[in-house]
Amino acid sequence: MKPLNQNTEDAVSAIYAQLREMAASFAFKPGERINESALSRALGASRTPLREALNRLVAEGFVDFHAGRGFFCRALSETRIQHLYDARVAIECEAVRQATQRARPADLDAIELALDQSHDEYQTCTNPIRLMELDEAFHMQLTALSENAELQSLLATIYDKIRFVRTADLRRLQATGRSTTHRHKRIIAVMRTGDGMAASEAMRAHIQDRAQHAAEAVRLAFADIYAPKEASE
Amino acid sequence: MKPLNQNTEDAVSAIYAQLREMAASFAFKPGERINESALSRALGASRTPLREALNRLVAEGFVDFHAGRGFFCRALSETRIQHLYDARVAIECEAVRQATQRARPADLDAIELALDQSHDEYQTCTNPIRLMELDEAFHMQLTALSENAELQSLLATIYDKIRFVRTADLRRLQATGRSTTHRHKRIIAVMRTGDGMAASEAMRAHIQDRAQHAAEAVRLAFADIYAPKEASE
DNA sequence: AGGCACAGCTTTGCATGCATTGCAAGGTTG
DNA sequence: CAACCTTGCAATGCATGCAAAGCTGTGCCT
Repeated sequence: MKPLNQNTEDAVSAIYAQLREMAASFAFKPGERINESALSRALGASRTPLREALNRLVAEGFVDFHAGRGFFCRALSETRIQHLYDARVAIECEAVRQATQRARPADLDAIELALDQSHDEYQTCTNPIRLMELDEAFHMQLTALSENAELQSLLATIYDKIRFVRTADLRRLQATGRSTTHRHKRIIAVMRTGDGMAASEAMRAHIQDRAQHAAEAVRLAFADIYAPKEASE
Repeated sequence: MKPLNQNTEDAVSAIYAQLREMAASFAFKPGERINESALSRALGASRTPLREALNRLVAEGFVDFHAGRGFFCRALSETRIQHLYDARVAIECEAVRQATQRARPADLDAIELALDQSHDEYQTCTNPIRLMELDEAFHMQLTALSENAELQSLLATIYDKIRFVRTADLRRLQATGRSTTHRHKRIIAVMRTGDGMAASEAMRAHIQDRAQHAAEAVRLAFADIYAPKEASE
């Protein structure tokens, strides 16, 4: 059995990956119309594969599509951010509950080791993007222990949507000299007791704590960088 | 002010809606390759809008795309069904928790009334599709009380994916002469106490009870209707 | 007999083009 | 002067066509 040409990525998938990264890093202004011709030129492809990729983003909620008018970057209202954080709570709490039942001590050791190893970098890191990657890695690793591909992919999509917000939040958190490492270690500790419910509640408290701050961070960040016309939707 | 042409649905959205319905009702055999030319002819459109719609389904996980080989109906392994049910638990439990806090008594009255009104139809209905619609309506109404659009859309996608399985399950449930109405009413009753945690646990128990039976139902249904080549993925 | 290679046919991948529609600027009228 | 209509441009919507890649069936070789 040959590996086929899995390596020869097709244009649509390549464009999709680029667009998703652009969307996650807010290369498009919220509410802004996306010009297909210009974007296809910028990406070195034609409009057909670009539109196919954009339709994937529509299904994922990164982009809105209005018949006859085209594609628009989806605005992130404060309400929607709250909804996304609640969805995140739903998925991560269930994932950690499952993970508590499934995970072997060695799995938890591995995650805790990763936390310890990144702790120094966490303290000294000045790049908020990297900060966010470290934080996100913990949550994704933990969710992976649930061994549920659906939960993992749902969570990955949510993280892509709130990444901008979380970056702003973590930047402010670090500015206060604190880190999330010890909070993460506490969650692992609860998981070791084998009480899935308690672990789930610990995760809930952790995320909702950040949601509070994120709501404030986004207000500042939005004012700073963009002027999102409060989408009437 | 004209209504614009919001009513004039564009071809891509129309095709997408049809495809999603076809996918939910398993008009494509699991693992089967989707022939673009034939399908576009059948739908009365050309391949371009069809491919755009298919790319939305790719993002939602209904369809797999392999570069150079085309689109394939995604197979539903037993493992994946379990994962989807767990994802459903995650979302519905959080939604019911939020709903318990938000919902006014009148909201719960409305849902309970709908349950009572459909109870007779539930008992006498012989169409499993209709049976499933009634059951699904309750869960979606309840989730809507969370007032979280993200949770609602995630749940709708999951329901579309497991609809076939649930239809088989509910058919068998009804054959035993029982219904889910009283289970649903019990969940509402717990919500009235205002204890979100308890309501969440009641919902969890309800779904996981059905998940047990669904796993068995799918084994039978798969054997009956399709011969899904256990996708090596 | 089994497997490999090649040829042809089918299907996908994507660029292009044209019709249609939205959008905006300028002109006209009350 | 403001509101409405008109007209031109630009961008979308989608069908089509061609090149490239996959699939299949046949015949040859081992």
